[in-house]
Amino acid sequence: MPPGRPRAFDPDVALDAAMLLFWRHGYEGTSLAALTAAMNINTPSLYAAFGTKDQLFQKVLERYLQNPASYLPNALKEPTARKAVQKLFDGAVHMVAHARHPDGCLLVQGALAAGPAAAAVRQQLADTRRRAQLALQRRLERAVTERDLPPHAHPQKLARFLITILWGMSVQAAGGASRRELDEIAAMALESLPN
Amino acid sequence: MPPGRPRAFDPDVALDAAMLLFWRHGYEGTSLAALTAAMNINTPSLYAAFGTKDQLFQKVLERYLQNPASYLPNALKEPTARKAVQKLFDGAVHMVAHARHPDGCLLVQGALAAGPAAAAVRQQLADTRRRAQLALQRRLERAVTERDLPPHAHPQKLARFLITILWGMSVQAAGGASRRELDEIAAMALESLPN
DNA sequence: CCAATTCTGTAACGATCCCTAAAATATCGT
DNA sequence: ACGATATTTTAGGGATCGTTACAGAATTGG
Repeated sequence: MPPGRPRAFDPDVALDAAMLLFWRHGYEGTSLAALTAAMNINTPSLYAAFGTKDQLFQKVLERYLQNPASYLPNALKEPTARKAVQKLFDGAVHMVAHARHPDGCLLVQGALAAGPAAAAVRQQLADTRRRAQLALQRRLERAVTERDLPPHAHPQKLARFLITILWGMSVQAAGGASRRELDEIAAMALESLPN
Repeated sequence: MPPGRPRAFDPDVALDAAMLLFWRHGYEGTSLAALTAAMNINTPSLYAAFGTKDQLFQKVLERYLQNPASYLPNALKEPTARKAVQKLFDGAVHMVAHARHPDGCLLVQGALAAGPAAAAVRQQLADTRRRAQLALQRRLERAVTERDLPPHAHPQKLARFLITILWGMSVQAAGGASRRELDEIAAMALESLPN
């Protein structure tokens, strides 16, 4: 154990509490007072451990991608494009339906539109969304070269379309869509895959 | 002309300026200081003419639905379901592509996730989104009774799916999607209509 | 010209925003 | 036990938040 007074909190537990707040109320809608209350730490402890609000959000985002949003890279490992997309949407619905999770996706709810103070966070989320789309595109391109998808399939347009539906489902979830409704949307999205 | 000192500004012009700000930066991301600066009026004038920030947003929302978002009810007046949906997505893309308009749809960008202070606005936008979806659903139901859509078509699921794509396009626009990309998404959405 | 009315401009209110300085506390190695 | 180190607690700073009081300015009808 390093010298000095030991931490009275688990950084990962505190980070999870912060993630839930940012996820539910967005970056701008989450105050530091609300964060410290949910994380059960005082403001200086937060700053010592995680830095400013921006930097805390960055750490939350990294954790989000690794922990609840890992369904995306995992789904792309499926052997066929159809199974990959199926698992992708199943994973998304499963994540949102998780009782303890807020509605929607942090990449969308975090900061879709924001004021000047949150412009950096907003841009970072947009970049992350684009990376997700690109990952799906690469997987579909691979499927074409593997004769898994027909040669006339258009991976870029297809990935863009499917990811658009995914973000749209996040908006629907924010509006209170039920799991059954999200499942039916996902099923219809699957039908846009060429045979 | 009523007695008293006349207004030095046009309420509709001021409302348009407020709409652009709310649209671009969201409800929480738009401060009253930014509003008064863009509207070229002082704070007491704003409160006298439009009430509190919530009430101003409500008036902006009404104006948004009448002025740039009227493409939705207009599209539903088309004689066939296919033409209606086509005009719906064309109108959406056209609105977003308008140079002076922010990216996306105010119903999505306005307050998708928000803090406690903006909970009412958030709920109001969710309700408005749901009404839009219901309007499309009613139009598709009419198309089924008119033998315009096949009897096995499912208006509720179909409307939900198409509107999900529409909200997803708003997220894509917020991420910097080009008009061409949005057009291609719209074209793929049209293919989900049954023959 | 005057009273009544309504808007405008200046100023400021309390609350909350994000962030930090300083002192007290708890562990380390010696 | 003691200095060194790192965290906690308490307290508050400067800025901005949404909102409003108040006095001056511009119009009305008489």
